[in-house]
Amino acid sequence: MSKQIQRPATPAKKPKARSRVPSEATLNRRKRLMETKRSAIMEAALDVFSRYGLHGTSLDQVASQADVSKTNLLYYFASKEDLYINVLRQLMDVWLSPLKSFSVEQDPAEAIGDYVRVKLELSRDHPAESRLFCLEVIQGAPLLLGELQGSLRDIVESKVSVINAWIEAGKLAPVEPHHLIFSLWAMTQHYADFRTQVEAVSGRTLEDPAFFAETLTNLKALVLQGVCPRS
Amino acid sequence: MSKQIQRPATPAKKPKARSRVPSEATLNRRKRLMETKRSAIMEAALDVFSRYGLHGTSLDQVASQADVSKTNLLYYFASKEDLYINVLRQLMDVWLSPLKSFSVEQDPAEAIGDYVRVKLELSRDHPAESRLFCLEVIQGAPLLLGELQGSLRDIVESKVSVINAWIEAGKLAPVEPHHLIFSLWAMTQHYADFRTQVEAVSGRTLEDPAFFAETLTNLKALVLQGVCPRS
DNA sequence: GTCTATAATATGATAGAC
DNA sequence: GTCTATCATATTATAGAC
Repeated sequence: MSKQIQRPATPAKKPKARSRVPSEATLNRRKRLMETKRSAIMEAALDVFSRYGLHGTSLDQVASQADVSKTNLLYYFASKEDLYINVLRQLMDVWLSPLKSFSVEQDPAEAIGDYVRVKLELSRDHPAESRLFCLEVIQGAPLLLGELQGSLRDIVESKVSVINAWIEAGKLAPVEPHHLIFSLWAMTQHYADFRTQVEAVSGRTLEDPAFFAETLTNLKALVLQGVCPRS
Repeated sequence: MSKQIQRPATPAKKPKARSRVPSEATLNRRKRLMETKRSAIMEAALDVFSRYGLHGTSLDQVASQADVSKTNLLYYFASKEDLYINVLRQLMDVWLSPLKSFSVEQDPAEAIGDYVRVKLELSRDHPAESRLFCLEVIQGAPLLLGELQGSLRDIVESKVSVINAWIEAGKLAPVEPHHLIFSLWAMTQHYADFRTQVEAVSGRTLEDPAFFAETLTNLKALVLQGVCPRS
């Protein structure tokens, strides 16, 4: 019954050792390849999730866009939700950082102008992140609510103080800081989330450098000067 | 084989007539009831679709929220997509109207201020419409693209002319009208679509009359005056 | 017009060979 | 690690009684 007896009694020492005990270099290479694949899957997932949402997206869609099989995808991520959560978590890093930069020492007009530029660049270069964040918040942010009420709120409050300090110093018109921040977010993210509408109406997108420049100039002018002519 | 011969030869004239031939009043009542039910289903559908999207929503969800059975729902609407399309179509009527109002004769500051107010009222009173429109556009507006490129674009172009006329008359600072319109949309719709975030960060919503008033004042000030102090 | 099955399908997830 | 079945389930939609 057993076929072990057929095997030569002398154990092969040298030739087989390589395949049984991979070198450290091989292990590292494998690890790198796995990381690359994980990233590819997450990138594809971000793109599809950001259009159709968690439920509107099938694993087959993500898998085919990432050029892996569905089963293989499920080797890298325990479940669809697990994949979604990983994508969201990575997204938040990109999302929370730009606001951190502005501080009391800066010139308010310059700080706000820079912020508009950075956020508009995000809309141009990371539209999927913008859309996915939007989708998640529209649903009531089931997975991000904690972070919105925690980290985000904290950052916003600290910037509210900065803006209030500017106002008290007479460097800024008395606008309630929360609304200013909401408006900056809204105006800039609009060009990513409503890209289809912007393109349908104006025929242009942020990928067109001239349109990007024009948009940036106009948003800055709007926020800083408003539409009423200065005397 | 035929049972007709079993029937009494004398046809019942008066007593049975009522149940066989419903009066016109009865028919109207039925029609009204059906219309009411259709509306209830569409209202429920709008609410659920606007959170979870077409694919994220199940007919069971809609049916239970509308207090009808799923089978009954499918008596009123041929399919889930049919229901979705009906909801979208009705939505667009609400959505396209406010922009139509402003014209060259008006004072620009007043016209723009009024528009902000009306749009903010929409965000407060019809948040589901705002969310569903957002979801649809994020996906690339598969069902609305025609309308965006057609009716919407036409209306926008006519308003672009109005704004340009104001600028030429020196009544408005030289802002590119498309960007002004996009910004007005973005700033006002933000309070509906990102309500969760607004509430998480500020602890308030448009349903609070004080917050609504504060928001309106600040958005108007922002668009009309900007944040740089006037000398 | 409303109900109770039930068909038909899509899709998330697992088992087990290699 | 990656593949080929395959299971399990959710959900759209229909058939047919009442």
